[in-house]
Parts: sequence; structure tokens; C-alpha cells
Amino acid sequence: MFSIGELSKRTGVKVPTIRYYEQMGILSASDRTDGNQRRYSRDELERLAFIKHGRDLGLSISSIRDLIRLNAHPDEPCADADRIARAHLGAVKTRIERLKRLETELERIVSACNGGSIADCNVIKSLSDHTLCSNEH
Amino acid sequence: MFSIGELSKRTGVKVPTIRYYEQMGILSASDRTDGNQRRYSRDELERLAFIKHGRDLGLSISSIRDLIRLNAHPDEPCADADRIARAHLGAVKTRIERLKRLETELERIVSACNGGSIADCNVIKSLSDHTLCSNEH
DNA sequence: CTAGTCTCTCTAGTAACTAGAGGTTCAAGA
DNA sequence: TCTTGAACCTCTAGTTACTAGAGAGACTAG
Repeated sequence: MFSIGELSKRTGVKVPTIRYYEQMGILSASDRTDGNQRRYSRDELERLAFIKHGRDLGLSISSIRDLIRLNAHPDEPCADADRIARAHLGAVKTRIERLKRLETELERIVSACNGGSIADCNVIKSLSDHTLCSNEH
Repeated sequence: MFSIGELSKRTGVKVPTIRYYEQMGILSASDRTDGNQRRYSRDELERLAFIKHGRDLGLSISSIRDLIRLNAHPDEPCADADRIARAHLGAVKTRIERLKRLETELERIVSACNGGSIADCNVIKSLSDHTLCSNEH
């Protein structure tokens, strides 16, 4: 059995975050000491690693909750799990596209700085004047 | 003078959001009617457009607040404004990089789905097993 | 003058944590 | 066995940028 601090060290998830996951209903300690401290089994350590991996990949807690639920029914087809991952992939692609457009825009704004005074600062002008934008956002 | 609804229509910023910006101290109505309704001048319309543009580009409200403060002192050098934009550009580039790595990872996970049952679903397996990752995140 | 839309303030909820207060428990050394 | 210091407990509140809703008052067109 692991204490919450050990779990934290092994997974890299901070202690208050582990408690937060418990509140969110995706990870709970299977045991408590007489003094009310959480004790985790190896299964729970693995589940936390699963959660962390999902979070690192940007999955929401509710998506992770769904995946955990799916995992509990190993006989059902995996279409749902695939759908969750695919939906997330789509969202990631969209975000990349948007950010790339912003990057272009910011490059333009920053490269226009002439080192003068605010009165003729292109950064602020660029932000004020939407018509200068090379693409819509 | 514009009502808050008119301002909203002209800028595409929702009414409660405009009131929120007032709370945040970046935009306040220069006048009120006898019945306590906000009335905005053309200057304030333009400032809201500036705020919206900055938000669309992903600037935080506090960065926008800084830029507005800078804008109020037109004689000072524009290095600070440039620095804010540059810092943001750096953050955007970093986010793009990270997202691209996640994209690769998710592509791998999704493409591995064999349409079977959860028990041997690669989506969940991939998320459980960190060692399968082709790059660290 | 009235109906219907707009606006007001205030509170609370969202996502995923993080920080802090004030108190208790655990583990290791003397 | 006792003590001490780190780790743990619960609870509340703060973060960001909004969004939703309640209940009441204001404005405007016909």
C-alpha cells in the first residue's frame, strides 16, 4: 500500500491534485489507516498513471471518466473508446490550425515594431486596427 | 451614445462579457441614463474592438490592461508593448509545438484501433502504457 | 399607455486545479 | 516510550474568462 505522497512521487501528480481526482470520482483510495490517511493499492497507482497520461494528452476529466467506465466492461466493442480519442484528435487539429493563424498574425505585429514611442507603436496600432489583419480570426 | 446591446452587436462581444470587462477594469461606460443604464461613446466602442482583437489573438486580460495603460502614455518608448506581444508569440509557438506532438501521439493511438472489444482495445491500452509513446510529453 | 424587449445587479456555475488555515497522524531517532 | 518534524487530514477560497439565471426596473414603438 502507498501513501498519497508516495503515489505523488511515483506518478508526478501533485498531492492536492490526487485528492481532487477523488472528488471528481475517477480515483479513490481503497483503504484508510486508523488515523484516516489514504492508502492506495498497485491497481490505483496504475489507474493514476492512466489518468495522468490522458491528461498529458489533453483529455478532459470527463473523457477519462468515460474511458475508465468503458474499461470496466471488457466485453463491449471498443468503438466508444475509439470515438473519444478521435473526437479529441479532431479538436487538437483544429486548435493547431487556429494557433498557426495567430502565430502568423503575431509575427506580423511584432516584426512591425520600429523601436519608436508608443504614439506610433505598431504593436498597439495593429491591435487597434482590425483591417490590417491578413486573415480573419 | 450606444447602449450596451448596440455595443455588443457592433463588436460581437456578448453583453454579459462587456459588463465583465468593466468589472475587470478595462472598459467602463462614460455615462449612465437616469434609469442607470450604461451609455458608451465612440471611444469606448473602439476600445472594446481593441480588447476583442487582443482576446481573439489570445492575449490575457491583464496583458490587454497593460497595453491600454501603455497606450495612455504615448511619449514613452514602445519596448514594453513589443515585449508583451513577443512574449505571447513565444507562448503560442510553444503551444503549437506541444499540440503537434500530441497530434502525432493521438494519430498513433487512433490508428491502432482494430474494432475488437474493449479487452484488447488499443486506445485504452495505449493510454495505459506509457512506454508505447514515441515521444515524451 | 401598454406590451415587449432591453437592461440592471447579484449570485453561482464552468474546468482543473492551487493555496492556505488549522488541526491530526505517522515514522524514526533518542 | 517519548518526541519531533514531516506528511497528512478537511475545508474554504482563489485562479481565468466567462456564462447562466433570477427577479426587478427601464426604454421604446405602436
